[in-house]
Amino acid sequence: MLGLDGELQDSKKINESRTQRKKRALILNAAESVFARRGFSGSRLKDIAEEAGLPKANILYYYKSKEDLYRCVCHDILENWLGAIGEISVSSEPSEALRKYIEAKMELSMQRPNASRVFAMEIISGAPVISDYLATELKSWVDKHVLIFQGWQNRGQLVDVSPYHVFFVIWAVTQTYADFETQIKLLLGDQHLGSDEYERAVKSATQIILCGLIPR
Amino acid sequence: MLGLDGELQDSKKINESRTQRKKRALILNAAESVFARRGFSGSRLKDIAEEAGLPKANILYYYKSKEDLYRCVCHDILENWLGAIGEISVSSEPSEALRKYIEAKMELSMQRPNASRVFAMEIISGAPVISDYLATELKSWVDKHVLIFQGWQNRGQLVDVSPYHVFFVIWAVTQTYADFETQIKLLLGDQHLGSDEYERAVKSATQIILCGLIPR
DNA sequence: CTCTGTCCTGACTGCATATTCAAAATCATT
DNA sequence: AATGATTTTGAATATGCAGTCAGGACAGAG
Repeated sequence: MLGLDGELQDSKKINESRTQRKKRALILNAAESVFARRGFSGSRLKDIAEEAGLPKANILYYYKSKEDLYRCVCHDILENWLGAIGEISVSSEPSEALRKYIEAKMELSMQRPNASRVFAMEIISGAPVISDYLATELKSWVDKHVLIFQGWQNRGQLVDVSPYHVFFVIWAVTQTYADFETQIKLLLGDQHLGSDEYERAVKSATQIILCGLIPR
Repeated sequence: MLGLDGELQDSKKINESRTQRKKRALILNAAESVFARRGFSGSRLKDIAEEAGLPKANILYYYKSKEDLYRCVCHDILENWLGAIGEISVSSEPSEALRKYIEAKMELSMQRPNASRVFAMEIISGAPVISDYLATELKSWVDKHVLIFQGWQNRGQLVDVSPYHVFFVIWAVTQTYADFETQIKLLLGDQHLGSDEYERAVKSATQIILCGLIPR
């Protein structure tokens, strides 16, 4: 098998590759949902195997160890997040830019809650796997946007608070709906956060944060 | 030994009881910090023992199982939280009452971050141990305060958002500084969230949330 | 000192877990 | 069909873990 995954025209190889990718994705998904509940060291390969509907040994054929699988799950999550969140530009209108950003993050939290939970567990555990990513890629992304925020603040378009904390607040609120879904459901008495309650969550969160950020 | 822990005047018994309590507290503390990193199923009794500086078997002398220990940790945390947070009354001025509440929660997060993390992990894991507490005690506390919030809203003293979400937002923000400390430190480039940065966090968070809640 | 109850702990048990392995099954190509 | 590569999987292995136990240390009472 070629190491390069370039332009193989061979349909059979492509098929193989496709089913392979499908199976890897299936396993990745199952792993995400188990890791989301138990964290890395609390998760059992057996549970992941059951979730995926495969024998345990088959999983270790596609991923060479539990740790390898976990790293792939994290990598997948981070890639997806960085890709899905649009940029914020200096020239944009702050209230609109922030509203879009908050709504996008809420959307992500709701659509892939398990990703958010794996991330949360990883951070609470001291980020043994993703601390590099946080300190390099994420940090430079944040630093860049902090400058934008300061630009807005100089023009009086954004309340005068530490820009870093603007991110911390936005992240905290948007992730809480994924991470603490259990608590929220119990308190709302609702079984499933229906789409109406979801709308209300987005509206409330956006309104509270935005009003707190945009001066009048 | 008497089962009742009433008014034993016997000094020796009292002493015994004191050292016993100290040791139980020592273990509870060690357990909290380990559970905070790994969650229940990810934690090892051996690690808790090392953290406490005791042999493993000694821990099982004071707590009859890992699960028992975990339950005690959770119980201790919930008791402490409910006790520490002052009530909010209808008659109070909303902005002052909310400011006090937010500051109290921030204080708790900063002073016992491990408690916050154990709680977070427990919820993310689906609250197997504390769901009863959430559905009864916490729910009734929240429902009571939702009424207060609605009273304020009727008088135009509070922005018109779903009162439940007011809590979700406040909790999310105040807990993020404990739970995601690792991420925050990495992004601020700071090694320790010094007391100056702590002040800034409290100020920023309070300002953003309060401005978002109190109409002008 | 002796007796009695509490406290402590190293060694042990039995089960769970990640990972390996080798044999079987499946697939692709000739 | 035959060959060779890839994929699958039950069984085996070796380590790790929670929990037990039996005996020793210690302290207070007589």
